[in-house]
Amino acid sequence: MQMISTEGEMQELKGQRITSQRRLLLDLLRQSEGHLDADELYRRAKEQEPRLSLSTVYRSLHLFKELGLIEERHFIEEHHHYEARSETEHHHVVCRGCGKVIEFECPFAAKMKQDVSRQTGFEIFDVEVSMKGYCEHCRQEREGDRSSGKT
Amino acid sequence: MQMISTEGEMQELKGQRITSQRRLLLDLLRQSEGHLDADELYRRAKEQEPRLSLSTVYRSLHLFKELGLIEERHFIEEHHHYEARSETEHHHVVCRGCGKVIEFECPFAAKMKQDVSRQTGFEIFDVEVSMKGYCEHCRQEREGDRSSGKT
DNA sequence: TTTTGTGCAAAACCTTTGCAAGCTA
DNA sequence: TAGCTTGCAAAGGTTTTGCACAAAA
Repeated sequence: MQMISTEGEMQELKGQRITSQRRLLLDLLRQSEGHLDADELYRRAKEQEPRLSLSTVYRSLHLFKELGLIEERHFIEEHHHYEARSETEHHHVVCRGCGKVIEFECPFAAKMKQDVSRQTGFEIFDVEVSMKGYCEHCRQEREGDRSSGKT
Repeated sequence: MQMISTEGEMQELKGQRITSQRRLLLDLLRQSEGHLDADELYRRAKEQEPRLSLSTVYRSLHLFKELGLIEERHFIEEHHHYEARSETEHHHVVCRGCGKVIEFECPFAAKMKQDVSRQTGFEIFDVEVSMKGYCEHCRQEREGDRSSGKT
């Protein structure tokens, strides 16, 4: 096991302090090829830094997400979301600003399904495309903020 | 506001009992066009059936999911999952049997992004395609089960 | 030295479960 | 009626917070 974050890479924490805990956590996230949950990350990190606390893991995850270093693999923020299943496949764009969700049709779905099935040997029964962005309204608001000097 | 579930539609609860609570919850889920979380569903249902309990909501959601009437909008079951963001977009197939995740490239991503952006007016910064299915291994196992009489 | 980050313990959430009572078939 | 469902209250998990101490700049 090796440290892989160089100082250069940690530049990304710009402004924030680089601590041994943060470096460790980010390394583990990067080595893991994804799909760690907070607790699993905590357990792995503890092997190397036994005094580490769970709160630090959560706080670091929030920070990394804020900085765009990691992504939360979720449809919408927090909690589970449910919806009635409809016959036609439907896909979503979620606005990062206001949470608004718009559905769209995806003409490529069938083709993608076929391709992936062929490539991976999976028998696929569900395809879902989700996108994130800013809706027209929030986009304007952000542009307004930018030109008036806010972040 | 109207009841929309006819007895016919409730056939889908086959075997299970049709109670006023279940009917109400399913109606709300269907009317809502999705994206309700348990708590929001609970609040809406309570307006019409004030004695309803949260546990019933959770129990019903499990049941509906079991029966395939709704879908949980989540990448993988339970909890949040995080992964280091890499430069190249990557998409996933998840095996419903064993949880295995395989990533794949999606040549359509850019095109879809463009299309949706045009259709919705969103400024899109992330596209994600996720599929569900059974991997080769689990598929064989399931076929074995089927021919030997299991469900 | 100043400011930000950490660990710990407690609080706040969200989800599940046990049990007696109520309702469906 | 018999058995499945419900509501309530309590338990189980996960995530967040307050505070005093430690570490980074």
